[in-house]
Amino acid sequence: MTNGPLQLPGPPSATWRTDLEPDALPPTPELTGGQRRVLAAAMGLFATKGFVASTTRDIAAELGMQAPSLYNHFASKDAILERLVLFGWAHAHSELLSALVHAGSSPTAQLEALVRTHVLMSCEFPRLTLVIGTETAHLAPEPLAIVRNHRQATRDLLAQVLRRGHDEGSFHIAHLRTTMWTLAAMGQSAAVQYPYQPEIHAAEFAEEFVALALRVAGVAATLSSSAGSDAAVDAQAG
Amino acid sequence: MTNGPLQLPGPPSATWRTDLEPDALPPTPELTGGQRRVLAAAMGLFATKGFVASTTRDIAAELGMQAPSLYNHFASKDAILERLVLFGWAHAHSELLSALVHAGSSPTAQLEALVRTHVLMSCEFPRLTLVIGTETAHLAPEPLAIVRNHRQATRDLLAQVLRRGHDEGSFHIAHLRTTMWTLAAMGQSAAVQYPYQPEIHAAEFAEEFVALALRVAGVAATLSSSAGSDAAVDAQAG
DNA sequence: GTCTATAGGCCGATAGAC
DNA sequence: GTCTATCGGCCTATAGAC
Repeated sequence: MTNGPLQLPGPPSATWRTDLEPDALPPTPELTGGQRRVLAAAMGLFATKGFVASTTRDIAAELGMQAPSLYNHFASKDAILERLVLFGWAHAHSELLSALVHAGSSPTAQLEALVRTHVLMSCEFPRLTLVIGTETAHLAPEPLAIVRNHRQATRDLLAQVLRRGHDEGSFHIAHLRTTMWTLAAMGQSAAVQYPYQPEIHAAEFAEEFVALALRVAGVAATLSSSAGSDAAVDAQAG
Repeated sequence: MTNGPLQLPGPPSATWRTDLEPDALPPTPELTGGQRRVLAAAMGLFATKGFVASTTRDIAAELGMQAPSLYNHFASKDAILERLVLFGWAHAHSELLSALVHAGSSPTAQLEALVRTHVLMSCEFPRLTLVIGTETAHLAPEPLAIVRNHRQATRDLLAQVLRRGHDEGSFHIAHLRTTMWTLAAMGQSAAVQYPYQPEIHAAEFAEEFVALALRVAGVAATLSSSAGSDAAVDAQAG
């Protein structure tokens, strides 16, 4: 009843994986090219230094511009953050909703789809995920209210799936609160860690988290199925 | 095979629980009273507005002082953050180490002790947990290196426990990386959420996370044991 | 150990030429 | 749409009285 070997984790690598564009941004049809470039540069800075510590001169320098030129594209530094966060949330919300719609009616398939999509988004746009997760507090009251609605709506998606799976008997959830927080935290972890894990594909990553999510939700088949895959058990961590 | 009812989550409450001191700080024998008060005030501001957005005037105002008076207690604003973060990490590291030592030799008991202690710390000192988790990037290179050592040492504690439990056969871990991140993220979630959950005790909270941690680690008995407690299944979430 | 006064610098944003 | 020049304001930190 013993398992295979399990390597010890080391610290995360210090550099970005070579196949990942740091300033990648989802498609933004309604923006001008200049606005897009400003948003991408701001996203990178906001994610690494934070909104307050990133100056307009920093953002402009990233684009080979002078700071006042930014004001041809956005009315203020606050407006840049606002556009970025609102766009990011709208994108995330619509992706999750779409994943849910295409997942069929089984709560297990729906939970898998939500977690998989969340992790894949976090891997593809890690800096956007970080910004919308950590810089929201610096928004003005009006955009903040919109973000709160998105957040609540996203929570409701997950809660409905968990509730249905629990009522149906395919999930075994003792406490909805902690279960939801744990599932949500997985996506944030992916955004923080994925860029510094050079040797893994986003899709593999997503499946690892999906498997853990099923355990968290108390899906009965979970334990035996992953205990059987002891050959793939070696892993590095950071 | 269906389960009991599960309430839908609402948004978190906007105010702090009445039994929790927002500026609580673990015992600090080596600090003067003035330094302690400055650190407590700074901790609250750093946790809510962030280090960069918190001015020396803000900190002083919290204590009924003028900003220059702070410099009688600390050499600079940076020094305040440094002391706070280094102290917080030293405390967390020693608490986790102590919990591990007192947990006996069973990997399951050790994992339970680590998660329980982590969550309890996050509930008792949520703002300190937040600051050491989110403001570390603003440290100077020298203290940053110390924090990285603490972080690595703490990761190693968890990794050793998971590795032993896996080798022994009591855990079933497919991928160490994602397993560790998920476990670590639970403590952060507790720090963010606990202050706004007025109707639950930290100890209950900790046991909920401990149960989820056992599922994440693939402890065999987990599923059936929590599936049996369907009477306590209703929960609100935020 | 707290205050007032202030230095010196960087910030967001505007004006206006090209 | 980008630039240079610049304003007014707030920031960290120091000087020095009490």
